[in-house]
Amino acid sequence: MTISEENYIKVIYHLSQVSPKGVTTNAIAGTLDTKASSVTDMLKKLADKNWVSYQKYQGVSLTESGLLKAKMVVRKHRLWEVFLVEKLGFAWDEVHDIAEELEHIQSDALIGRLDEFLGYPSFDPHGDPIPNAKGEMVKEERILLSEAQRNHTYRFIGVKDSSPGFLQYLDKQKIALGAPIELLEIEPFDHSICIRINEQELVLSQKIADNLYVLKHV
Amino acid sequence: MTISEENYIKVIYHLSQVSPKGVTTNAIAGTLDTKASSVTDMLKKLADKNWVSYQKYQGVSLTESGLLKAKMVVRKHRLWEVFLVEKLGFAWDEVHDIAEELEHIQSDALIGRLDEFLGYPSFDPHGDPIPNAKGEMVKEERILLSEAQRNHTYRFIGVKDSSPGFLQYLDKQKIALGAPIELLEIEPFDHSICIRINEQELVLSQKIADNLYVLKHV
DNA sequence: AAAAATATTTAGGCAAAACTAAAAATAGTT
DNA sequence: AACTATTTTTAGTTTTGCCTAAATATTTTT
Ligand SMILES: [Mn+2]
Ligand SMILES: [Mn+2]
Ligand SMILES: [Mn+2]
Ligand SMILES: [Mn+2]
Repeated sequence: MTISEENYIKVIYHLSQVSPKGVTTNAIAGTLDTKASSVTDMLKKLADKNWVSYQKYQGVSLTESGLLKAKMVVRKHRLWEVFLVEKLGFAWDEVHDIAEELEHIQSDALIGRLDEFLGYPSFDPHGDPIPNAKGEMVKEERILLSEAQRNHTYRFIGVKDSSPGFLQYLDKQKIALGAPIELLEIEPFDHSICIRINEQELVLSQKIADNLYVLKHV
Repeated sequence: MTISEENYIKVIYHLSQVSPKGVTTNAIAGTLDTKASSVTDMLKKLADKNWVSYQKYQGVSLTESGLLKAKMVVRKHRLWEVFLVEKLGFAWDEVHDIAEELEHIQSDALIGRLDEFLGYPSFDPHGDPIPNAKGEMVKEERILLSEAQRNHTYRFIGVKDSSPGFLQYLDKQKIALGAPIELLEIEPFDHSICIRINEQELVLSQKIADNLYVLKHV
């Protein structure tokens, strides 16, 4: 499997989480920053190798074996992110691009030993679950903070947007993974919310609340 | 710099250690397991980018900037090897191929932090020196055990051949990096030698002695 | 239902990095 | 010095992954 094929398979996996019926050519092109015609070329190759099922004009979805391949790339990506943060001391907003390269190193022995070295982590530094060697991963009951209810308390467990800009905003506001968040008020006019976190009150815009995952219950 | 360019530059660096006047096309092709015509193609590209000085039929040598590039690839290769052995518990004969891939990850921040994490090692698991960020490295006064003198004691500090087969042979004979070796006898007929190591006497063929580096003095 | 807008595919090409086969240069030998 | 053997380069292809421009299919709007 080439690096390019791995990148395509991974993107199709991520996009199919949002739209399970079929991933469109343009969506892939947008995510990978390539042209739609290049995507069409690659989809044919991936279909030939039986990693996706593809019908002209109808989008693609991963096959059984394609899904496992995708999960293995995601596994490698997230394990390397844990390594970079936990062992090398990188901040959570610095690791994505490096992991984007490291995820393509081909060695099952390496990733197995890395997993062991890190203590078999279940989540990466952004709260995303790490598949095990079989592709299995923890599934949490999570909702967006923008969908939460007034006067309930939640736990902040993940980000939808993991761009450096957003992560740095969270650092600045001292909103860290695992923190309890009490939803005090929802402003009807602009859907901004008022929360209590770290014993302090904070106002978040809808855009922010829309990118924070919290545990559904308690 | 592409992965292929990095591999070529690194091979030219290694070969020029042995033949400093100029590295031949065939030598490069042999090491990289490609055809001489492919090498000629690449040498033109490398010359265009000013990493080698190349004249038709006269072989190549690295320029100042090519030499630094080569040392940075070697630095990454050897640091990753230390990581694989010291942190992940790989044996010294298992790490070369993985490091061959890891050496191409592009991030100065990563390699700087990895170096720090490993405690700024000076040597890799095979006894080869690790260049620092400026390209400087320790130069030891070493000779081959086959060139050593009778009734002198040396310290085993490196291997010339670092193929898995040879490393596994050394493991089997319990010949480990850092061990003192006393040269007891040299057999004139076949140049085999008798040594004392780990309080035991051992006979080594010339081929073995020809691939072991020892400290020149004491 | 037809027209317009959007999405996708096809056709034709390009650059990188490899290859084979043939030509040219260099080195070794009589 | 001339011939031979070896090394190196050139010329012409192939594959992968990308591109632009044009054609075709699908979706949305009127
Ligand atoms: Mn990637
Ligand atoms: Mn992540
Ligand atoms: Mn390499
Ligand atoms: Mn080494």
